[in-house]
Amino acid sequence: MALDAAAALLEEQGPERLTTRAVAGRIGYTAGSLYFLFRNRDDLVLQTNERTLDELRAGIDSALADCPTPRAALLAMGRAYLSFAAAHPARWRLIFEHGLHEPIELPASLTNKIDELFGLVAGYLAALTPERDPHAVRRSAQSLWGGVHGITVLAVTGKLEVGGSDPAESLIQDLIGHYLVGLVQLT
Amino acid sequence: MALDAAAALLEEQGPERLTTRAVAGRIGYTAGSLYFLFRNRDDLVLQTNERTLDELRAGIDSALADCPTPRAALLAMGRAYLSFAAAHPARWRLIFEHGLHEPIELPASLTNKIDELFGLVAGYLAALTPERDPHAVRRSAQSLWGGVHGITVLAVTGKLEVGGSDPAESLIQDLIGHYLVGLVQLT
DNA sequence: ACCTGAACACCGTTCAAGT
DNA sequence: ACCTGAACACCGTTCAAGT
Repeated sequence: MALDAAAALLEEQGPERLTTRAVAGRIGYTAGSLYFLFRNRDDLVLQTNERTLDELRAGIDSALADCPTPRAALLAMGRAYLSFAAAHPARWRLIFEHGLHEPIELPASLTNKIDELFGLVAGYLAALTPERDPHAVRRSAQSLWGGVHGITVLAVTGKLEVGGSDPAESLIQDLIGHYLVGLVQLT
Repeated sequence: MALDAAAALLEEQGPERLTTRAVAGRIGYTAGSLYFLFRNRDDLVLQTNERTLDELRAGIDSALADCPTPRAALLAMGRAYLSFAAAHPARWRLIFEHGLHEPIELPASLTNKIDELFGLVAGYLAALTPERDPHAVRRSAQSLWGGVHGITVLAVTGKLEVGGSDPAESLIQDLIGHYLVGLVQLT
């Protein structure tokens, strides 16, 4: 399958080598015939990203098994998020770095997967503060997980090691920990 | 100046059009002669990013003027960070999306500027919890600002509007607010 | 129905040759 | 000393032509 070749190229050579010609070559086809499988390179990237999100989701789900408390689940989810990104940096970054200029309309299948991740977070937050209104919980899920995402971005792009810092994992635990304390304190 | 041309191209056409040929053309030179000014395209990007960081820093500094409390300063800093990113998305993203595969050694002048931003945050955090040890304060600065960064990333890349969310600004205020409550609560 | 291969308009980078 | 312009090895994308 072409998407396997794309994933392999990404991990081996990085995103700038994810070319239609290279993908075609790896599966024994010529460049032009890739346009029977994908509308264009953007479409190839988008479909690759959907696959990556599926794998990320699977990693998170398995980390979530047997978490005794919502707090433990959120911390485990943070760990799983970071460790997936660290294990597959090129594929993970491609999800967020695609479509730099043109505001490409993302396909619903992809935005749904992102939405489900926020929904997971919201579920655990709701369990922690049962009487909060769902809109506020959703807002918390977005700010907290946006935060986890940011630490992961800086870690994966090497912007954190500046001046010898703690490992990203402990930063994520710190962020989640303090946020949750603040959250229950204020409700 | 070539860097002005690069910034203009970024804002007008986006990062994939930031080519050595386009920059050279815009300042009336031929492609080859750009290699007297920059070692290669990476160097052009790096120098562009340094400029962008200077502007970001200036925006933050001016937002920081006349903030009565450390808490107000951190909230103002979050607003300034987001509003710079929203105003100059292509230039801002280029800082964090450059160097996808090869772990290019970032020049010290650039990492210093990033470090100074974290230092600013650490300063306000230290003012809030004066007896904490500096290492813990630094860790907090990294996790909190990593968090602010993440919400900004998701907002600028359109990954937040999924399902009609609050504006990114209120998410950042929410994150900083809850984090600070948790922080003073635990110290 | 599916694939090739040539073509077109682009890239980054180098380097002899000009002034 | 500074710049050009051609060259090389690449891109994405299209499309006639083949099987």
